Amino acid sequence: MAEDRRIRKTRRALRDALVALVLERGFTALSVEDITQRADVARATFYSHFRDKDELFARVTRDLLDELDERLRPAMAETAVGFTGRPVLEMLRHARQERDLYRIVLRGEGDGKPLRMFTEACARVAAEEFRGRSERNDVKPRIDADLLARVWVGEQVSVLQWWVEHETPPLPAEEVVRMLLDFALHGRYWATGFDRPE
Amino acid sequence: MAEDRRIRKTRRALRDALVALVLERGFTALSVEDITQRADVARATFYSHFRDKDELFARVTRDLLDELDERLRPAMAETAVGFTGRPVLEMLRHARQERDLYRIVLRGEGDGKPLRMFTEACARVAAEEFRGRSERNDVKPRIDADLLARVWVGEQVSVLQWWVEHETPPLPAEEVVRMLLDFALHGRYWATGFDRPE
DNA sequence: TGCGTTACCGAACAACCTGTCTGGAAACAT
DNA sequence: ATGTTTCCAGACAGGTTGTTCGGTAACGCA
Repeated sequence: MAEDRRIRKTRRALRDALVALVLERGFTALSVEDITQRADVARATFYSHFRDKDELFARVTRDLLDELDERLRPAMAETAVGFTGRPVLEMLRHARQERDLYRIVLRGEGDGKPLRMFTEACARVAAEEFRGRSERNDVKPRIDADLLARVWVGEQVSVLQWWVEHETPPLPAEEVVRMLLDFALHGRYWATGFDRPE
Repeated sequence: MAEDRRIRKTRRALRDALVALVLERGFTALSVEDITQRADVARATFYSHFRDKDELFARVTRDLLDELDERLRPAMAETAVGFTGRPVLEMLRHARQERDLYRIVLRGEGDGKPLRMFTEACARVAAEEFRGRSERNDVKPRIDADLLARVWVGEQVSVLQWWVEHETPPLPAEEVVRMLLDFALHGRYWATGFDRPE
C-alpha cells in the first residue's frame, strides 16, 4: 500500500505555499485560507492533513531536520576540530539548497518554535560529538559540554542567518568554514587583527 | 504639560500583562482581550494606545533597548578585549533585572521581530566599537567588522538564553563574563580541553 | 477650590478567521 | 471494473479584530 499520489501532491503544495507566503508576509499575518488559496487546495482539505498552521510549519521543519541529519551523519566522521569542518560545510550546502525555508526558520517565524527545534537538534548532535571526543581522547573539557554546544550553535546560527539572507552568497561556503575554523582555534580576538594580549 | 498619570498607569499595566501572559502561553496564543483583562483595562482603551499586539510588544522592546543602551554607554569606556568585559557584565545585570522580558524576547516570540531588534541593536554597538578600536590603534581586522559583530552577538545571545532560562543563575554573572573572555582570547577549541593543534 | 480638558469605560458593530461537518465528485490502487 | 480514499464546495457556530459612540471619572492647572 504505497502512499497515495494525491496526498503527496497536496502536502507538497501546502508546504511550498507556506514557505513562500511566510517569506512574503510573515507567519502570523497568514490565514489558513491564504495558504490553501496559494496552494490551490480546498480549505477543508487543509484540516484533513494538519490541525492548524503551526502543525504544518512544525512538520515542514521536522522534515528539513531529518534531511539535514541524513546529510550530516556521514560527514561527521571526517570532522576537523571540535565539530567545525565537513559537517558545517554540508549544512551550508543544505542551506543553500533549501534557502527560503532556512530563512524563515532562522528568522524565528512562528514565535521561534521552529528555530528552537533547529538549534536544539544541532546542539544535541554537537554535545554528543564533544562528549565522545573527550572520552575517546581522555581529555577533561574546561567548560560544560552542553553550554559549549549552545555557544557553538549560537555562533553557527548567526553566521547562517547572515549567509542566507544575502541574495547572492557573500562568501563561498568553503571560506565560511575556514573562517569558523579560525574562530574555533584562535578565538574572536584574533579576528580583530590585534596580537593576543599578555 | 507633564504626562498624565492615567496614561502611565494603563501603559504599565498593559506592559506587565503582556510580559506575564506571553511567558505563560506564548505571543500568538494571546488575544487583545486576554491582555486587557489581565491588565484590568477596557479593550477600547488598548486601541487608543496601540494599533495592535505587535505594536505593544515592539514598544516594550524598544523601551528595554533604550534602557540597556543607557546602561551600556558609560560601561563602554572600560571594556576589556574587543568588546567583552564591563558592557557584557552590565547586560547580564540588566537581564537579571528584567528577566521575564528578556526571556520572551530571546525566545523569539512575535515571529522573532523583537529578537531581531535586540540583536541588531547589539550588533550595531559592537560593530561600531570594533571599527573605532581598529582605527584608533591602526590595526587592520582580519575579518569584516559586520560579520565579526554578528558572530559576537550570536555567541552573546545564546549564552544569555541559557543563563536567563534557568530558574536560579547557573553561574554568577562575573563567571560568565570570564568564560566569554576566555572564548574571545583562546577560541572555543581551547574550551574542549585539547591543546591547540599544530 | 473649581474648571476645562482628557483618558477611561462599556457596549455595539461589521468583517474576518477558525475549526468542524456535510454529501457528492473525482482520482486512486489493484 | 470496482471498492476505497481523497478532494471539493459550502455551510455552521464561536471567537477575534479594529472602530465608533456617549457617558463618567480622573487629571493638570490656575
